Amino acid sequence: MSDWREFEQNPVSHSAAHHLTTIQWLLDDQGYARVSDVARHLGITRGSVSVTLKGLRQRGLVVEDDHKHLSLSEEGIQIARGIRTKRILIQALFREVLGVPDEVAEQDACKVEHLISDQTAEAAGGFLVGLEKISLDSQWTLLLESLQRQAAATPTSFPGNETQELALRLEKKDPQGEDHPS
Amino acid sequence: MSDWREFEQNPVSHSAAHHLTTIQWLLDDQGYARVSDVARHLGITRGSVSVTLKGLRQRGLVVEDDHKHLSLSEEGIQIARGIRTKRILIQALFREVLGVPDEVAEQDACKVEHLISDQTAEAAGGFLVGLEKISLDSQWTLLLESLQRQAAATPTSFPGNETQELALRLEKKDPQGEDHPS
DNA sequence: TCAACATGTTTGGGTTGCCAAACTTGTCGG
DNA sequence: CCGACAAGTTTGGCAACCCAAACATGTTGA
Repeated sequence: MSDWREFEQNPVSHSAAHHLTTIQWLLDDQGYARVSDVARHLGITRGSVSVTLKGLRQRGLVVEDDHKHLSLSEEGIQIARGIRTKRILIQALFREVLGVPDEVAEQDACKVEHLISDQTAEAAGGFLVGLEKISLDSQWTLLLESLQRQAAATPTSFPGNETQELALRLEKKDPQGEDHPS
Repeated sequence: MSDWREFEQNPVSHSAAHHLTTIQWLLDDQGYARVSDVARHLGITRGSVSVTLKGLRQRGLVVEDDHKHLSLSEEGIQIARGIRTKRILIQALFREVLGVPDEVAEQDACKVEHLISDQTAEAAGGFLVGLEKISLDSQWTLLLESLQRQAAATPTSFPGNETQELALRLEKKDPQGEDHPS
């Protein structure tokens, strides 16, 4: 199996990801971002933010002007935008395709946004773009809705029977040739 | 919105999740599991595994017999199975629906398996079950393949143009407009 | 001018989780 | 019986992160 700790060697940690996206969001929202704003927004203390941002400043992702106002470097912007885009796409995938309630989709997307590979995120984007294009055709919409109903039929516990059986089938080593369009 | 650190308050950490699923896998594979086996499988030292498993034993998730052979308690089995099932479902979702290459799908699934909510995992299962049922309908299969082609059309970088534009549209479509990204 | 308050930083503590290295056990061939 | 080796544990270090609390600064109203 691939290194399960790839997790840790991420370019930016879960914590750092949220610091960056928060700064970006604050800039968009109120035009400036200070340590206190970030702390309030993340629900952690100013001290923690101060320390974390010192690191991100040293790594060249965050910039501070002479008035203690924070902003992102070019690289910081890239990273923040990437993470933000991933969150939006994953959330939309869970919501639009799987039919998961928006709050749940958002929570899950938020937890995994910085872990998903570019490739998978891009695929999600492509899929959603394609879905958008054909969603004018009500026939496909009906099919998708049918699938979503199936997906949303919540059993009392996870994993439900059908889901567990499916997982078992999937687990068995290459049972039947599945379609790999790539 | 929900605490972004929900991450941390997971019933089982990323590390613990892998210890549990590794023990389960070793039991299935070779009939027994010892500290050394787990360490080898995870690529970490025996010392680390020893310490971690002491905690999991105290939490009642792992049991050790009189011959230093490890197994899972009822609760441990539940947790391990849940995580394993989630990994399989997420991997299948990425591979079968989004058309992501299997290795990438596996890596991503591995990184997020313990973070995804039961509800989303169940929805993924339901969706895949439904997909299996109607995949005999060649029309739908063609459509799915079309969507996968769209999804797999990898641009040189993430996010690609169309993907970025979609993300922007999705972001603005937010009905509340006051969505805090924290 | 200055007390009060908000903001930012520093410091000492705590947790998780990894490693290296020393130490303890248990088993096995000679 | 014993040396050797594998397996397991313990211990001290390190790196992220978090908090609380003390401290430093800066702005502001009376």
